[in-house]
Amino acid sequence: MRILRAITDDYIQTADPVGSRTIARKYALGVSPATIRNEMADLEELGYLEQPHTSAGRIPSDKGYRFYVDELMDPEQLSASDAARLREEVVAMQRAIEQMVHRAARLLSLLTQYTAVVMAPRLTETVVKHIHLSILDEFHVLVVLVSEPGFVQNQILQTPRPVDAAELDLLSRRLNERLVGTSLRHLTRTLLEQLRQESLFGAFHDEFVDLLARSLAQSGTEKVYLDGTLHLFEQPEFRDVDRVKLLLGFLEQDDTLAAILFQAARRSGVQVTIGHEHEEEEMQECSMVTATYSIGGDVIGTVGVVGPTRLDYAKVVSAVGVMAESLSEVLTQLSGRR
Amino acid sequence: MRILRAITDDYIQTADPVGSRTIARKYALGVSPATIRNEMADLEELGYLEQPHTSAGRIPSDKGYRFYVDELMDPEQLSASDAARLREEVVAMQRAIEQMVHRAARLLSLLTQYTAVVMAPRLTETVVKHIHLSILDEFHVLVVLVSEPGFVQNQILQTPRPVDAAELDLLSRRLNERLVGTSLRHLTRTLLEQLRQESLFGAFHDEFVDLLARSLAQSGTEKVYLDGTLHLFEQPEFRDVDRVKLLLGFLEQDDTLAAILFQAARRSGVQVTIGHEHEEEEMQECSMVTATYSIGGDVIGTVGVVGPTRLDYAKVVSAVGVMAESLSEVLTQLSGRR
DNA sequence: GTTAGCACTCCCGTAGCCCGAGTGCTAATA
DNA sequence: TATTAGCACTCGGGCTACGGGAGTGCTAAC
Repeated sequence: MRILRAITDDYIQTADPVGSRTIARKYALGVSPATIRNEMADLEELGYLEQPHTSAGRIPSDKGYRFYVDELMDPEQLSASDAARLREEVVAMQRAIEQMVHRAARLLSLLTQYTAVVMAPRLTETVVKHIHLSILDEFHVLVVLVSEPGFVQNQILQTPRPVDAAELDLLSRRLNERLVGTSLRHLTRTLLEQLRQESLFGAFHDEFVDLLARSLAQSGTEKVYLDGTLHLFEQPEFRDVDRVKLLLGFLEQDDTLAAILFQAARRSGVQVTIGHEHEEEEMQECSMVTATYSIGGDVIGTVGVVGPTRLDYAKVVSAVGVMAESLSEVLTQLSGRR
Repeated sequence: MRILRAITDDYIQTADPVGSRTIARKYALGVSPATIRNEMADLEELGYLEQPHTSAGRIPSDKGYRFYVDELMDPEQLSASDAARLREEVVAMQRAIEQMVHRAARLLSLLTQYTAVVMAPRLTETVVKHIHLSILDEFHVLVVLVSEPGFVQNQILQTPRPVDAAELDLLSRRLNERLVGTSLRHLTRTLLEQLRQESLFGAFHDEFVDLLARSLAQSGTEKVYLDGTLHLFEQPEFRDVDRVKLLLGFLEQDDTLAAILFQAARRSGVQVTIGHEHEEEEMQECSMVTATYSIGGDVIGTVGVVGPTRLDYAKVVSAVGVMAESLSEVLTQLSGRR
């Protein structure tokens, strides 16, 4: 195990297949290269190591990395000062909440020197605070929706017939009266009921409320942000343009990436997915470290880091963990729930 | 001139230095390779062509491209159907105005097969329609600002002392009463005057309005979106990872890119900047095609395309032009000015 | 002014070669 | 029995040499 740890540590640092002599020299294990060679042969047979070719050094296999992550690595490599700095920066991000996810991604990629991935909050579960309806022209209404910790969504509705300003105003007031404390998901249902029960303004009202309800129901689509894609290029395993292209092309498909992050978010805590543990072929040369962030215990999004399987797991696991915690803290506090 | 045009066209298509025989065979100029060779030698002496090395074909120099763009190219290469499709898609983007710039970038990169760049609207000049102030917790106020064609900005203010809900409400109402038809820039001034003249609620009011004014004044920072960065990799001139890294790193610095786009926006119409015409070293292997979009004549942003100097200028110039026009049309219409 | 012919140049891809790092095995040692 | 030293063997990467091909520029003829 000490040898496996040494090999993994060294390979993570250098990206060169590591040989017995190197280990013997750099890591004071108290045994000779020959012994290490014997052990390495055993480790390979057990599936923890691989040899790119005969007479090259060994590199960890996915199984090797898995064991390293679960048992061997020293998980507290993020320095206290870095962690503190991260927390500070997250707290300082409060100026505009939508930008928080952007900034979180940027910060994470800066800190880890890998590509960062963030899934923006799913707003269907958050509590709606305020709805503002505003006329653009006679066939377009702007809907601005403010949900609990201060998220702002907006969209334009195309109305079937000219909008009456007074009616819209009245509708807006009624909506705001009722929505206090309900989730967006719940709101769309309430709206529909309202429509049936109190059809106050005739046909226009009906149609418009219906439109609004449908529009709001759709608005919960996941948004994903990438940052630090450049760091991919710094990895020797991505010296090949075609490989980067394949991976980046995959990561930039928002929906598939969202699906992956969504799946990773099913278990709480920091999650590590290594190489072929990914179902998607494009990701099988990569590892991903993710963690969920939440408001008062309700999971609302995911942050993560993507890199080669030769990832600095210790550092990244720590950084991602701290980031998710900090985000959760700030959001929870801002939302007033403690 | 016919020879220069043929060489440029061919090089744009194939990315291979083009020789006299190729021209003679593929383009029916009615002259033999030998004649073409003589002319090519002259064109090189005049600075329109370059030779990567003796016994390679010729490629256009920056000066050659410039002449091609200004005099030779056939500017109407975007098919009528493509142009129509682009217009349609822009019109269909009206659902959420902030996403328009994103989508515009995506659409442009899809259509041209190059990397697209979009600078989001500068909102300081647009007319403010509505301000909404909302309490998050006792020290945080959410400000949502809706400006003319339906742009929504929001930010969180950290107040120096606990916020009083009634005061905030009153302030909000007063603000909304006054802001009709004023630009954001004008609004910040009006606010400050208001502060001086009618200090109604004592110290809190003063401080808060001041904070709000300063915050709004800052909010006009440029936002830039990239899309289709992957297309860079498809260009043979960017087979080299280091080169891509350099360029992408440069493009992803929002502020410098914004500065370039800003500068390009100083002249109206479609603007072409070729290779060393750029001041920035990182861009000197690239060309950029930009155009401004506007609301009722007021320029509010820039769209553009970035690629190697071997750019399909005819197609890109046309696409960028149509895109800028379509955006302007839709935004102008939506804002009610005709 | 245009063209054919020809010698010359230079890049690029291929093949062959050497070197070095690393292994696995065997025999010796504690 | 575990560890170590020694040694033959392997294999990939980098270097060099080489030939082919595309293209040029020049000269002379039309």
